[in-house]
Amino acid sequence: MGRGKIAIRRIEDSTSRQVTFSKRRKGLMKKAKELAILCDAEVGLVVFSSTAKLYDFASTSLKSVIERYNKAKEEQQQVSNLTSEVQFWQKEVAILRQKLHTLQETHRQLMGEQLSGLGIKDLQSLENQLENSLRGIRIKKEQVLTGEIDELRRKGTLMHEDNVELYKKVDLMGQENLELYEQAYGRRERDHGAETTPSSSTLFSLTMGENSHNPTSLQLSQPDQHFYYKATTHNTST
Amino acid sequence: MGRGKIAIRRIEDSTSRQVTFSKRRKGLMKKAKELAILCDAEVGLVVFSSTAKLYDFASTSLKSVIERYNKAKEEQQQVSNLTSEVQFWQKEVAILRQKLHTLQETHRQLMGEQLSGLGIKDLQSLENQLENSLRGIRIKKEQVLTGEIDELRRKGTLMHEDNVELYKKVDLMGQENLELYEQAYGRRERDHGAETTPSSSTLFSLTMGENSHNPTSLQLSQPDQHFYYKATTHNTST
DNA sequence: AACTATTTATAAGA
DNA sequence: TTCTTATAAATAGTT
Repeated sequence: MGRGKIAIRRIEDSTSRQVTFSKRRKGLMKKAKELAILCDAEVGLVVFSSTAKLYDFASTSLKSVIERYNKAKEEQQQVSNLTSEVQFWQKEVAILRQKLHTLQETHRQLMGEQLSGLGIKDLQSLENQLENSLRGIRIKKEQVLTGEIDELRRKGTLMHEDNVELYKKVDLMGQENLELYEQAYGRRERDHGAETTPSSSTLFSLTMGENSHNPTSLQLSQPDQHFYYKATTHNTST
Repeated sequence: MGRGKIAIRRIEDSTSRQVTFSKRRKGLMKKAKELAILCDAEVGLVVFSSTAKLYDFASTSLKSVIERYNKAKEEQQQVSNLTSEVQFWQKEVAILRQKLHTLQETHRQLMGEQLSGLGIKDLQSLENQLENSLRGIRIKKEQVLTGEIDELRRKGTLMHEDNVELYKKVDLMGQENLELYEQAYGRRERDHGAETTPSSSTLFSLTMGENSHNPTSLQLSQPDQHFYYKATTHNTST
């Protein structure tokens, strides 16, 4: 706006630049002031000349404008932080929902449902998968049973040893009682002391059966061996 | 600049105000940017709308502009502080110079110089002043002399007492010596011991003279009284 | 700094 | 908000 049009780029001529700076700076300040008044706005303007001289304008005070600016920027930062946090959790939720959906579909197919839309290849793959699973499950089952049987055998051995000990004690006490009895009543009534023989203890006999057709399972039955043990509850369910 | 001219005062119509705000804000930002580019200046612009919305522009960054502004303001403050300090000391110097000048003039007049330009009244006043001064000085002089004489008198009395004591001691010793002498050599040589009488001590006799014509001074001379004291230097000049 | 031809900004209207 | 356009205002180049 003037005698000629000028391109908006640094004015090379130093004098011309200084003159233009002075004119335009004045105009800018005027317009800033007008904006503040006309539109009831708070305006702050700071200009450093190329010679580092400071010019400023503020509708209120620059201190106030700068403080307000900083406060507003802080709030903007907070909002932006919260916004990006919200975005983060939204993404997280989307990912989890996708995973859940996929998993639910797979699960239904493994349960033999929702098989429509699957090709022969998919069905073959599913079948193989299920067979593999079954195999794995059976192996695991054998392992668990073997473990339980071993545990039972261990306990049985311990109880058998216990019972043998008890027998010995009972016999010994019988002997002692007999001697006391004989001292007290004479030799005639000796047979009465035999009532403390095994028959008076509550004993069970257990024979392990053959119920495994798994080639990896041990041969469990040992028909020539008997276990005696006290009556206790043994929970075999797992 | 538009279809009609508007007065620079708050636009009452809210819609119109918002439209104008939008247009002028845009224009202001544009001009700020142009100033920065054309004139190689650093420009910062902050605008809060009446609805507290923030708009800003900076040729570099507002952070940088604000920091530079604060730094520049600090320096301005320092300069202003130093300027007012300089002004303070300049005033102080001016006051002192004035006082010095006045005092020098008065001093010269008291010395009887530079009397041209003084009227009869001034001269009379000067004369009275000098006479008063003279009177004051004489009074002070008398006081000083009186003080010195009192001091001398006090010392003299003390020395006199000392001397009396010494006499007594000397007499006593003389007596003792005489007795010892008599014991040693017999009564014949008694007169020889009299050599330890006052005449062998170095004594001075002082008579205070009458040299004061001042009616306030005490009568110092006491012709019937003599002081004996040891020879010491006494400086009577003041 | 003042002038003025010209460009630019914008007020009002659509 | 945006576009248009008549007009006010700003200003580039000149004196």
